[in-house]
Amino acid sequence: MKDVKARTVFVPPHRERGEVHARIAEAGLRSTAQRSVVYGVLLDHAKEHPTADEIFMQAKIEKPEISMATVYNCLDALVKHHLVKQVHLERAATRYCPNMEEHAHFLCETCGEVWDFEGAAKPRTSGFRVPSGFTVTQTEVNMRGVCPACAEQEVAR
Amino acid sequence: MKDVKARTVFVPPHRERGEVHARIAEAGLRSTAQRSVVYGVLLDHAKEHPTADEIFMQAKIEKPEISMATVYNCLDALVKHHLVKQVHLERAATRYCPNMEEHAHFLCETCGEVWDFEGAAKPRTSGFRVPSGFTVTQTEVNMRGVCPACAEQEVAR
DNA sequence: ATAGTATTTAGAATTATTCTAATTCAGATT
DNA sequence: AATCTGAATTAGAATAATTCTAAATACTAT
Repeated sequence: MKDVKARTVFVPPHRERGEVHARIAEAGLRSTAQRSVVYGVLLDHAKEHPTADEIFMQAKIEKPEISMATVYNCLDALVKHHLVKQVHLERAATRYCPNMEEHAHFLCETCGEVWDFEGAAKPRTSGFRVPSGFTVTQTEVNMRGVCPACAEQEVAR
Repeated sequence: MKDVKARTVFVPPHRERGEVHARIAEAGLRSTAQRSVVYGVLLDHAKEHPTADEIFMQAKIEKPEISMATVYNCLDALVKHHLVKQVHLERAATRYCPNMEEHAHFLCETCGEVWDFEGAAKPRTSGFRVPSGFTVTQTEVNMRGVCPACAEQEVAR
């Protein structure tokens, strides 16, 4: 897999911060400047499924004093209050996803980029035998393969 | 989640090493003593989905000179030759799974133990919209919830 | 047996994350 | 508005899992 860091380019943020603040408060969280910045950055870059480090770099543009520890603290708080999900497709930095609709994740094994595929597995446990006594509260579907851009480069070669 | 390390108890290995050796060779890998021990330990403890460290501790009983780096090297080789899969349900040590049949993983959020649920998602992408141009080579299903043992303890309280 | 390559090894290095202790802040209460 | 109190933030140290490095060893084919 190519080095992904160099490719990831963030576009400038544009979301209204008032809206972000409101969402945080609605989730039952004390709304601090740092939490708003972190959640705002994540909402603006949802497609990129950024890592804590990528969020930190972007957050510093809006709030230069913010620290890495705070980014982790904020993300933890957002996860606990169901505004954000962690994504673990490989042993690599945790990625964060503010899309709380049911969806699958797709990892391109060539470029390492992660995509959201809309939809829902219904019934959630379809095709799998859940032994009696187990309670399933969440089902996550992860796919791997090649994205269109990488498939095209492969053909060109 | 409770501390899982203290709970994990390995039972003594029993698998025939000749069989293990053969499987490694069939996969197109040079069969070394270390690879046999690592793969043997993993097959004997498949249910526990052990981490590299847990495999290392067990492997040392059979082969005291083995090093951690070798355990990682062996596991990498086994993964590359499709004898073993990595499991990443959380940001924590990678777990290894020698069950190459299609199956789902279940993580008990109370005790942290991982279980295999047999079955297959058919068709693999069922319920999800795979945009055109994407090639899906692998689909992985992870569930979370409470295992029977933890559910019982919960009721008792 | 020997050469040439792959594997193993110990330990250092790296990376992502968590911890610690001191400071600052937000929201409630005077 | 000033004060209080627990929660949040901060810098930097500590930790955990993994990867890297360079030297030693083991296999395999000649």
